[in-house]
Amino acid sequence: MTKEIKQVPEPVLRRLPRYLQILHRMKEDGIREVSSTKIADELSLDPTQVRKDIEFTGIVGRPKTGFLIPELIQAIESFLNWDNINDAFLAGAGSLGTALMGYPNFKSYGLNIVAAFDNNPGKTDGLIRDIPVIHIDKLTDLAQRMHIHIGIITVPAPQANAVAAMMVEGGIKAIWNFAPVQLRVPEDIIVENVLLHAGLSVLKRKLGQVLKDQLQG
Amino acid sequence: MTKEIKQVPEPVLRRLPRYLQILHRMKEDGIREVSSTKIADELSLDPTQVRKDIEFTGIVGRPKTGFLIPELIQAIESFLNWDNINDAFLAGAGSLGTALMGYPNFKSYGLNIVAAFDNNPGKTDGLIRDIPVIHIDKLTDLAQRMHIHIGIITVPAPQANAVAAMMVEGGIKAIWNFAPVQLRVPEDIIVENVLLHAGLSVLKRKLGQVLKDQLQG
DNA sequence: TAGATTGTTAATCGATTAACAATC
DNA sequence: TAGATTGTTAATCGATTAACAATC
Repeated sequence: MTKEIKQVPEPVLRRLPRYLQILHRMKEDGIREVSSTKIADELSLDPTQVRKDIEFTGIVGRPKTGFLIPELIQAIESFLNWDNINDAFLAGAGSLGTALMGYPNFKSYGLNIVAAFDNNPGKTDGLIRDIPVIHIDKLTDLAQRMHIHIGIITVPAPQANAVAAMMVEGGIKAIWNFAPVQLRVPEDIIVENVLLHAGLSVLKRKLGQVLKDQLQG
Repeated sequence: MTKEIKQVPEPVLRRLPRYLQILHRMKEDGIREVSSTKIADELSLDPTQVRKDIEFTGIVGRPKTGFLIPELIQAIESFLNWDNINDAFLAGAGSLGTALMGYPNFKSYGLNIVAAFDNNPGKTDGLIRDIPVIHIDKLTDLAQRMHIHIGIITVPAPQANAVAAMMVEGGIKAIWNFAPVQLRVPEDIIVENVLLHAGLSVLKRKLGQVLKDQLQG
């Protein structure tokens, strides 16, 4: 059993990319240094929280001045493993899959979609956004031979688990799942779910409350 | 200042749709009753947590048997405001916007995209997925006149804040933001961010750890 | 009845926020 | 130096988990 020295809380991992977003903008504006106070202001967060998050990356700042922006960007991107490019397979060349294939920023996040898979013969053996689309039956074999570690699932919900099983059999270690389904995979497989309906629920519930309050004055 | 009787924690709002997912499947399978233990098992959650979450919806179960599935579904959907359909505007008729316009499930979540907006004249004045695409300049005026409350932002990051401003001016109260940008909007506007790079960061970081551990044995 | 489950209160856990000495 | 910020420890807050009487 591998003992993690210091588990990084997920909220930290989710905030760090937001820091990067504004750090890159500042860098483009020619700013050289930034304090955690400034970052916190921009994102409406607590300065102590920002400092603690940054601490996880191992970088040290300087009292009074703060952090050198290029150094900080480098530290966060390395910590998030963005400077290490991973090849990925995408299953489900529908409209969402196509949108992801065309998303230009993934490259800078270290994600490289090398092939897409679909069960529709009308789609396979062509290119979408310069990425080859292959029949889903070949996913497992190709994943094994190409040593792919990341799988992206954008198939309809009923097929998601079957696709996940193919990915696992092909040696894929981490699945980015866009289907609104609980995937049943071995414990050691990393699953990151994009639950659009969860976010929408939060939004609709809050909106419903606000509109109700307005009616009541 | 409106005092909320009982603020619902966001984690609760994010778990409830997952319950719905398996409840619908069970209902289709002809199952009539379910216990919180069963739901917890299916989703690898704590039974007490499930019971507490369900309690928020106001429904009462019966000892030994649990909850009647149709009643439970109804209670959760009503609590999440899904049975109340909201019209929405979508800004940015690119590939992601197109994917969302074609997403069939939104209707059952109570979201109805009535129009899309874009600044590309080649896209406007046509239909995408049966939804009219209109020039972005008309968004504010139309939102006002149609009393739209929800805006969906799928434009590129640099334009997101300008679009958000138009939406707010048009009276939109809640924004579902897919652009990786911190929106600057008035405090009373509800913003729900879909941060794809955050999820990807968690995935890549965990994968990096696992692969490193493997090398070290 | 016996037994599983609910509803609810108490204990635990972890993340956020506050406080403050050290530092450039 | 004076003052803002870092790094870090302590206090708070809220969510998760445990415990258990009530109930069908």
